[in-house]
Amino acid sequence: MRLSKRGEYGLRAMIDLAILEPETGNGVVQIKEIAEREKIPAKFLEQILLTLKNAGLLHSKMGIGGGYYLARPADEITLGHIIRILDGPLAPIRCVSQMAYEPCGCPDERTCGLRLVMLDVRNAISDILDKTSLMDVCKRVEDAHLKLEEPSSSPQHD
Amino acid sequence: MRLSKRGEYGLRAMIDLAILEPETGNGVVQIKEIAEREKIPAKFLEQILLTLKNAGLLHSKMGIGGGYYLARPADEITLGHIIRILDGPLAPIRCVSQMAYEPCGCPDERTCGLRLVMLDVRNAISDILDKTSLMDVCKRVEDAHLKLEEPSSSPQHD
DNA sequence: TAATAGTATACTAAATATATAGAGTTTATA
DNA sequence: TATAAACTCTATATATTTAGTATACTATTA
Repeated sequence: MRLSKRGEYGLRAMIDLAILEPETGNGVVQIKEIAEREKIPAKFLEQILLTLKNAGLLHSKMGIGGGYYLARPADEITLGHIIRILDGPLAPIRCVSQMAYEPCGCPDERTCGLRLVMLDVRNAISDILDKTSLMDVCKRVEDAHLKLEEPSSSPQHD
Repeated sequence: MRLSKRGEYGLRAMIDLAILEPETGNGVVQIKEIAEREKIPAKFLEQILLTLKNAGLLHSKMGIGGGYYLARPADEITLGHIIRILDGPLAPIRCVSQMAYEPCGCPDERTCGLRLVMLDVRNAISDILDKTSLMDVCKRVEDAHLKLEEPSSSPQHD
């Protein structure tokens, strides 16, 4: 049930881009910057961002002052979409995948116990990842920062 | 986010054992039988069942008339437990794993956006798999069979 | 004591994951 | 217009995991 490094790095980079977007003006950020900030091997990240670009989630600008930027508003890019591009289907087992269905060879799918449960799992995962956008993540990060600065919520004795 | 063949085969075999249990009297079933019924390579299944036995979920009987049987009542064995034994942690990323935590290297876990979302995913998966027992699966399979036999629920015009 | 059935390891081929390398292309700007 | 910055593209390399095979061994029972 694991996310690959490829998927993890891609998500981190996209979140990084989304968070920086309001600060940079045009939203353009270099691979090298992202790689350093997120501790990702730069050459590996190149491939990942290129894949994401070819899938239409990123645009890029070549040459001096160039870099990558989100192809769409942050609230229109979901984590589920990013993961599907980099790691394939969310479903734990192909016979419950919406985007990449394959029969699993059980005698009758309608009464296959494993399938019934895994369908629930797939839906639970999709309910989160397909409904969480980069914008949502930005908000949660911001909220988490605010919560840290406001010590009233976790009272300390002097 | 995928379940390995090892995990899938193990789950299918355990479900098979749980379903057969009431019919066989002592619940003892041979590897070969399970392998044929579930279309699993027998030698591979041997390894898997042995692992499950060493983890304490199965008992076995050697010699003629031998085989494997559940070490505990079917309602005390969860799918989450089986998967953890065969495939490792349920969590998509180590830094949100309960059983196999590892830091991911982000500057601050408390404000890491990826971690916040993946924690939700881990919990959603665990909420299903750690709360679904082999007995629950048996019931769902039975219900599904009943539903198929009762055509009233899906009316057909003659 | 022979057949049955699980035990235990070792091995291997293929796929996948995780990168690394290097030559090429585009762009800004000095 | 030359140069350096930055992305593009493809190939290659390495390590790990997956999925399975092989083989010799041990225990049980008819």
